[in-house]
Amino acid sequence: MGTKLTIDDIAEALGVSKTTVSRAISGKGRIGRETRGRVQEYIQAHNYKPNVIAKGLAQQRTYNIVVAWPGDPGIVELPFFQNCLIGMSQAAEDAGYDILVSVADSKDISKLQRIVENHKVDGAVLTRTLVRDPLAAYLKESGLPFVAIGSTEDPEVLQIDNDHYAACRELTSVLLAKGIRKLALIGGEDNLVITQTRRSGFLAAFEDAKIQPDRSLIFTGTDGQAEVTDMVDEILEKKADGVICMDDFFAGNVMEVCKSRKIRIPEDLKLASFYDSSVLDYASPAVTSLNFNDRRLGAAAIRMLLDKIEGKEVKNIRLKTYEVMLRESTK
Amino acid sequence: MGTKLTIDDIAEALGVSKTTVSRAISGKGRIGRETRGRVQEYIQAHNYKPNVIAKGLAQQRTYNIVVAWPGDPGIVELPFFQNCLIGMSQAAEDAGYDILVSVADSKDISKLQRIVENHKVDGAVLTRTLVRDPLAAYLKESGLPFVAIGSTEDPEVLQIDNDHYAACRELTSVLLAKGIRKLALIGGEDNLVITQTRRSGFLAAFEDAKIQPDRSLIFTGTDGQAEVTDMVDEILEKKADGVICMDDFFAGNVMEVCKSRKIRIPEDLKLASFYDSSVLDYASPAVTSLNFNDRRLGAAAIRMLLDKIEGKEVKNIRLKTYEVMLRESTK
DNA sequence: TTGTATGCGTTATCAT
DNA sequence: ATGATAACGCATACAA
Repeated sequence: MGTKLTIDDIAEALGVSKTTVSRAISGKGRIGRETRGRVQEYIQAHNYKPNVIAKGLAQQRTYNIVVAWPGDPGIVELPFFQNCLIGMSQAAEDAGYDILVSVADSKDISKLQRIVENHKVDGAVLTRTLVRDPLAAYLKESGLPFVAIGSTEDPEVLQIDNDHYAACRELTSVLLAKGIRKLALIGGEDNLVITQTRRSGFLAAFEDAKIQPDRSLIFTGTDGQAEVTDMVDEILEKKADGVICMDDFFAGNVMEVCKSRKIRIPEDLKLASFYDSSVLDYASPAVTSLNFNDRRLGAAAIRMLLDKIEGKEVKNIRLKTYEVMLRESTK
Repeated sequence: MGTKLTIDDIAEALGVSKTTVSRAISGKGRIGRETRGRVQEYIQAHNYKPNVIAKGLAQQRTYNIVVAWPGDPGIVELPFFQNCLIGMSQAAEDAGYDILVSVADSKDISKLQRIVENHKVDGAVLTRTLVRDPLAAYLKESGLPFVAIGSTEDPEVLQIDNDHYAACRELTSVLLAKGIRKLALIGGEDNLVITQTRRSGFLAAFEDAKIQPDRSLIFTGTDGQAEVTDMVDEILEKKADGVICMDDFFAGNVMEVCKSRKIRIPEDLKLASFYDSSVLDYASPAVTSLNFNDRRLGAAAIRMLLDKIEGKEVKNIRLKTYEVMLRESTK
């Protein structure tokens, strides 16, 4: 039962030294073919599992990765993080690592700090990055290897992300090509890098199409239903023919407001979202949006981090795996 | 910087033995008031943090808890798990523990097994329990302390859960009191304990009201949109005046079917869900449902587990914190 | 190829 | 009240 089998027990049972057993397991150092076989056989038969804690103590490693999770209500429910976690978990598992989560407000360093200072992890993944990220700054100073999901301005920070710039540019282009020219943009917090990236992609599409965007129709820095109501009213007043939202929550808000204002989608106003989630699964009409592969993103982030930990040279990654999902709301 | 400060360094700097330093920190064993003060002061000034790994090796502990997460697509997106995690994380943090996640299919033991056998955790939390749960069976055999969120039949397994029985009974009672008497029930997988619990609560309400339920209107063991379509047709054919769904996904499905069948909610058919999530946030009409406090549940589960780990006597918990959210769909 | 001795950072067991 | 020393389970430099 309680597999308390240690490397010493095996050594004694086989009449060899613990060093030999250790070598047979790790494969490091020269060791006799036959001896090695005996050890392998024994650990197989007795289901020996090395104590990772002890192993870690000896080589100053934990075989744990911490994932910093945003605890903000609202954001929390986006399936992105959950899907991302599945990918991360799988990738970590494949390498013999485990995932430790730290959920906290993005501006609160303390939780992550405790974990790092207690030597509980070999690296970290940030799942959401602010423009000037406190967590990133702390990790950088601490010297712990880490990667950020979502772009940061700091070139020294390892980054991985979906190519939101290209994706948003494409979605916008598609809408412009459909003849929707007075397009409004409703976005998230200004201090999120992704907000700026999306806006850039949005504007780039206008440039591609040689159309002058109406910058007074770009609303960022918002955060809440009340403001959205005002925005929609302003948008309607300015006779816009379409709205792109930075995420599904905003899209949902817009739909509610339109409903109360008797504005029909897509007849009176087209609607699209930069992120596809289940939040709008049952919304009517179905909303045109961008679809990313979050699991893949999570897995890639972990592999990248592990490479970094092993001292390999790693470069930033920008995943191209996205697709524009055209639905009823822009017909 | 690289806080490589060890207990030895402190001992040397203060001219005492490491034993003394260890005592001053842990508070265990007798130690002079003055000596203790000096040590405390020193570790404060130099920001000393004990190496939890080494500490763990010495006392056969990891200060880690593993949370088994269901990896099934679909379930994944329910905000329950994410909210639950926030509560768990907080409770663990308060006790100096960290949360390690293992995401896998509920029937796949291997992931969890690796973590347990490698001695990486002191305990486990199961976030979803099957009727005959393989994970629970494995953990039980392994001897590792664990608690299950969601009831199990096995009385030897520590359990904590919202009182779904009472909650579903109440929701059903409310609807019956509103005069909705031909109530249908559409439910989840038969091998989930919660499915059975909810059905029991549903039936209990009928008994309370001394009304005979039409058992042919109870549909469990379903899993998918196609079947739901058939069910709704059958329900309509039998002239039911209301439907209760076991979760928001089913409720969403029902709404879609009704829409295509030109059935109006709530005029032609009332609708309610046993679980309130953001999945239906933008659904119209708003759906009447039960609202639980998931964070609180997560936190309580962790505290319960830690008590168990520390050898305290712990008993099963059934949280009463729920409320019936009456909305438009049952007006 | 194999074994010995030592270290990793902490707690626990004895003495003193 | 304090200190020397031995665990904890594994890795590794150095010897043999």
